[in-house]
Amino acid sequence: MSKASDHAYAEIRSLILSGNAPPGSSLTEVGLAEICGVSRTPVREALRRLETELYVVRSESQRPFVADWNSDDIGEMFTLRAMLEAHAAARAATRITPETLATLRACNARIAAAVAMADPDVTTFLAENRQFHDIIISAASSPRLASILTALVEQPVVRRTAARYGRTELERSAHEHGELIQACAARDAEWARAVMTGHIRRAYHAFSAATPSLS
Amino acid sequence: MSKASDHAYAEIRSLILSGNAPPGSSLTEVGLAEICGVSRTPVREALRRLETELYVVRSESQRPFVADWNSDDIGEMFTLRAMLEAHAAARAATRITPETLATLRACNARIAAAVAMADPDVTTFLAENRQFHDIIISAASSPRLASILTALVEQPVVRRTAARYGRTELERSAHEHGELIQACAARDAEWARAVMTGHIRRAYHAFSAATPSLS
DNA sequence: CCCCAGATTATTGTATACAAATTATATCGG
DNA sequence: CCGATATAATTTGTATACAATAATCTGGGG
Repeated sequence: MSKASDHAYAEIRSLILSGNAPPGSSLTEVGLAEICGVSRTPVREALRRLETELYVVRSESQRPFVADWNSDDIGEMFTLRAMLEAHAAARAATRITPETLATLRACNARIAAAVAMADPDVTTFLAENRQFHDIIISAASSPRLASILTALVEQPVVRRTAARYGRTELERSAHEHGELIQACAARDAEWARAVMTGHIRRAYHAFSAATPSLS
Repeated sequence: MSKASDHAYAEIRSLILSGNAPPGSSLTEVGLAEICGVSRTPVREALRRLETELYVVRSESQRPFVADWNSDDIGEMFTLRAMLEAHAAARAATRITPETLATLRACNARIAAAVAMADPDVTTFLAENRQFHDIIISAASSPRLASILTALVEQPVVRRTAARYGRTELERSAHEHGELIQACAARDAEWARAVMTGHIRRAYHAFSAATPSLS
């Protein structure tokens, strides 16, 4: 998308994720336009996009507010993500090319390296982890599934989850990725589905444990 | 949403679905604005919306075109819909209120009546069928799931499917709805999931059979 | 003190004008 | 005749002005 519109999207998104715009707070187009240094037009586009991704909700009278997610919402998000990303893994297993599989292996090697360090490099882990999952989704070659999942995978949630992972859990994550690669190499869709389901659901419980308010 | 924007959305969508704007054809903002009798601004919003719903795709240079769905896309759409709507049914089964359940029963009674006529009333069937599914989705009380599903359920596809249903199949559809109601009344999530999965997948195969190009 | 009506303000929706980028076309050289 | 390049036309992106609508404030009456 275009420059101003993209910039507004990134800016508003980070306002929300950083907590500067707390859940439930109102977002006015002119205010955001001033903050972003653009006019209302690209701000409006950004708000629509954030709305489809459920970062933003609207009142009856179409006034935008920062969405307020409760624990049910987050649990449901993980459930949907597990279901859909497992489906993506199953499709990927029978469609992935040897080249992409090699890319996947390389990616997971970087993850393993980041984890093996004396002081695990969580930043690299997160970046490579995201890429790993993106490769799987792309290998599933379903634009529809991809578009649903991008709106569903909340990087801040992933970050909060990984931040609570110890070395053991990070290693286990890398190992699960490895098993997923095996499943893909074996062209075993159901194996891939099972591994991915477990991978996401384990992340969910790690997240829940790290977030007291979810009890 | 607002009037002009909604109107543009409906108009463009119907252009696409009717075939007046064939798959792959280019959509220019000014052209659509003239057709809809509104300015470019609401047309742009409508196009973004249609883009997230994958009715419209954009070229590298952001020019919009009517999306071209192949049989894989449609099959994948049914698969996702089966998975997600079955999940909605499972959630609904344990959350539905007695009042909503009564509404559901009434809705299916109207479906059964439309089907039982000498000359089955397909229009009523479609309207009530849609409402039936909407009630289930709403009873699942997951705004996220609901928003994904509305973008996924293609009414024209449903229509084409139902148009090929004979009385027996229409009756079977109503019967499956009845079984879904039973599952909800019994608060049996897995039963509800299974019934809904079968319901959608049967529709898929009816659709495939009715659409030679899908082979 | 509360509540309602009207006026005022704030905010979103739409139209239009202009800027930037892309695509098509025409012209020139080989 | 073909190809490259410059130019013109088309199209999207952004800014701004105005219109419509919703929220808020104010004052009076009960």
